[in-house]
Amino acid sequence: MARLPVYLRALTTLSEAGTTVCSSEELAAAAGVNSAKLRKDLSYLGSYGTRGVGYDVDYLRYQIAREMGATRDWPVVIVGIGNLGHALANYSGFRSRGFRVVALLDADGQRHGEVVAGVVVRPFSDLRAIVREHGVAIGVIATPAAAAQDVADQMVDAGISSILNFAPTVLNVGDHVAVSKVDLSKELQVLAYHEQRKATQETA
Amino acid sequence: MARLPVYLRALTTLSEAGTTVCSSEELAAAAGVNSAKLRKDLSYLGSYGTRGVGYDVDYLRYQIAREMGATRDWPVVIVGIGNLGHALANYSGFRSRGFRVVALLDADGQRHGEVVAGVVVRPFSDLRAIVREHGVAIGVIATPAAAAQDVADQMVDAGISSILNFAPTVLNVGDHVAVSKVDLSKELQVLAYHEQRKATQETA
DNA sequence: CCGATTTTGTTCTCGCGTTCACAAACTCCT
DNA sequence: AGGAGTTTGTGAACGCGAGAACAAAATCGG
Repeated sequence: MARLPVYLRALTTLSEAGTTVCSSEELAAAAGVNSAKLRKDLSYLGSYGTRGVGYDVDYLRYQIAREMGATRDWPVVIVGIGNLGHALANYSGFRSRGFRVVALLDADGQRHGEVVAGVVVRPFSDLRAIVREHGVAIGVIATPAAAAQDVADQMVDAGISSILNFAPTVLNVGDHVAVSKVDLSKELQVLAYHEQRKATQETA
Repeated sequence: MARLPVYLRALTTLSEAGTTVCSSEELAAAAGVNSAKLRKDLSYLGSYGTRGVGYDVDYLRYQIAREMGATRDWPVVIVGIGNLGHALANYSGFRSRGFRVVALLDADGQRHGEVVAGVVVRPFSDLRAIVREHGVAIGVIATPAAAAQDVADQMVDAGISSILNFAPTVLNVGDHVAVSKVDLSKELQVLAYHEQRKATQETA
């Protein structure tokens, strides 16, 4: 489920606040969802709660982390070291959640050798070797839209099976490859749309 | 609809490729959605297609842009000029889609005066004046999670009615404020979850 | 001018996810 | 020990969005 990371974060916050036990109601409020939905989601993982009491925060946290694969370390490759690639390489939220950036790749030869976030930028052609060496399963695309499809193809070819795409393009890949897309400007456009609707409704 | 930006992007691509007319089938393929869904979405805006022919690319593009408010200029404020804030301020996709970064704000006094993407970083306390001066309706939060709620409160107080939140926190705001959330590591975690499931299923 | 063909706009059905509501289970107090 | 009060886990109903299917409208060829 796509909500597990949210629950995990909420549990971490609660744990840091010193809470040892919480009800589905509390956790749901912290995660911003309905309590029934939360309970149903958790029941898919197993019965980790106690009726009349609630959930043990740390225990549940560990169970969710285990289910999500957050207990192990995921090597990640980032392709495209522009502004966004820089920010992603430096983003502390990756490391703290079990993701380790093992390589930064860029097609631009001028960037090669540059050190970003303690990792040296290497040629894109090194992809295959790096994937094999570190057993990389997850790739991040932070290139311009024009290059994204080619990068994706080569990632798949090199053995990567999950891609996080920041380029504003629809990627065509095989069914066995999972693609997740984040479009920074799309979100802003949706907000602008709502503002626009608000404005036109007021004048009507 | 949240898919309008995708359609708009696909139409722009088609237009740049010299296409003047396209069928719902083609456009749906370019946008990565079902053609029936596309037609239904477009019919909400009005009847801009011609049966037996298709859609006029530029005409439809203009209509969608107008509906979305992309024909006008949206002033935007970014709060939190860390790695992510830097990248967002420099992100060309904002400017090209009608968003203009009118101010960069940060609570850290050491950053004040620094120029990022041609805009000077100012104290967070300038928020209200800037919002009033430029008529800002949209704010972007790129601060650490701990500061996000406070920033959001002050944004709402200053008159901002749409917030794009990059901090990994659930924001509590009034109903009249639209909040959109982008969680960079959440997407990676979902991918890792799928990888994890794949791995555990293979061993079973 | 009329039928064949193409493609939109729309209706209908289906399936999934969300929410409600309640029984089972556990704790606490007397 | 037993009842009152909580809280989980889950069965059932509801609602919404997605996709299939079809009717309406426009073009094209004879």
